[in-house]
Amino acid sequence: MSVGHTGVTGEAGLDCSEDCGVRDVQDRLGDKWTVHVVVELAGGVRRFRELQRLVPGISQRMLTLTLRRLERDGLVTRTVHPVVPPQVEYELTETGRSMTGLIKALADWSLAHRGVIAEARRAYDERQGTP
Amino acid sequence: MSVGHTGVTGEAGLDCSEDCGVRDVQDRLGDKWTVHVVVELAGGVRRFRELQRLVPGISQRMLTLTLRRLERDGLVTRTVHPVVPPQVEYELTETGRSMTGLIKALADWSLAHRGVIAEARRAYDERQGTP
DNA sequence: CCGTATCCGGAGCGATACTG
DNA sequence: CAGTATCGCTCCGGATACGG
Repeated sequence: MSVGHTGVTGEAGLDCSEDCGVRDVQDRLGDKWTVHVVVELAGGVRRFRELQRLVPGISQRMLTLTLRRLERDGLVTRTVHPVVPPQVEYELTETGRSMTGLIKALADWSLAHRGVIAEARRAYDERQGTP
Repeated sequence: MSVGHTGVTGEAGLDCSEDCGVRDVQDRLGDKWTVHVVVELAGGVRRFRELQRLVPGISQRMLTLTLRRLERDGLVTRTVHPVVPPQVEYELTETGRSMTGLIKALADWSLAHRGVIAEARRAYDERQGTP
């Protein structure tokens, strides 16, 4: 592993039967904060503190981890300006911007079907729910 | 919770600031087996054992959990034929079939960018890797 | 301001054994 | 065949404290 417990690298044990690469994207899309952060970055260049305000509930630790993983995958650039107090800017790369299209598709589908899903879920829980 | 440790219900503590519903879809897309199972079900009606053969590496337990969650969200129907030996058939619902479009988008984007991502990752790891 | 180090609870998942 | 019940490990993510 890299350093301490700030595991950015990941090192999953894949078997890669033709879905290799898909897994990585699923991991980004599936985790708790990435989508929110990318959506905010889609609005333009953002600083660390700014992002923390824009994404309600995220801790410093998780914002750092989320940004590092995005940076590692080449979806975000991190620019450090050597001033005091420190100033760091984050921006989507070309690849990162293209991912917002995917996120849009995800959001659109979710909104379009959330009613059906919620209802199905309610019905299921009623059937199974402690009779 | 529902029964034993076969947690299907979930009961997450959300705050639901306009992304309500997206989270649910992220959870399905993000977990380890759902996408594989849905892809197989896209080919038509499948039985339990059949799915387990088609999705290499999945355990009985995880296949059950994955199917139950899909069923709960109204993405899959479960049909039990009262015969011996037992015969249970799974099939995508209309909503489930529409989700294959989303999965396709996910797969397409992943394949289109996996090269760039892999390279970015390699470069990042080389820079940061235990100097 | 922008992080990193540490501790810790809980979810996700795998392995295994047992039923109708 | 098609599940359910248990156990145990691993990793994610939250809380907190400290550093450049």
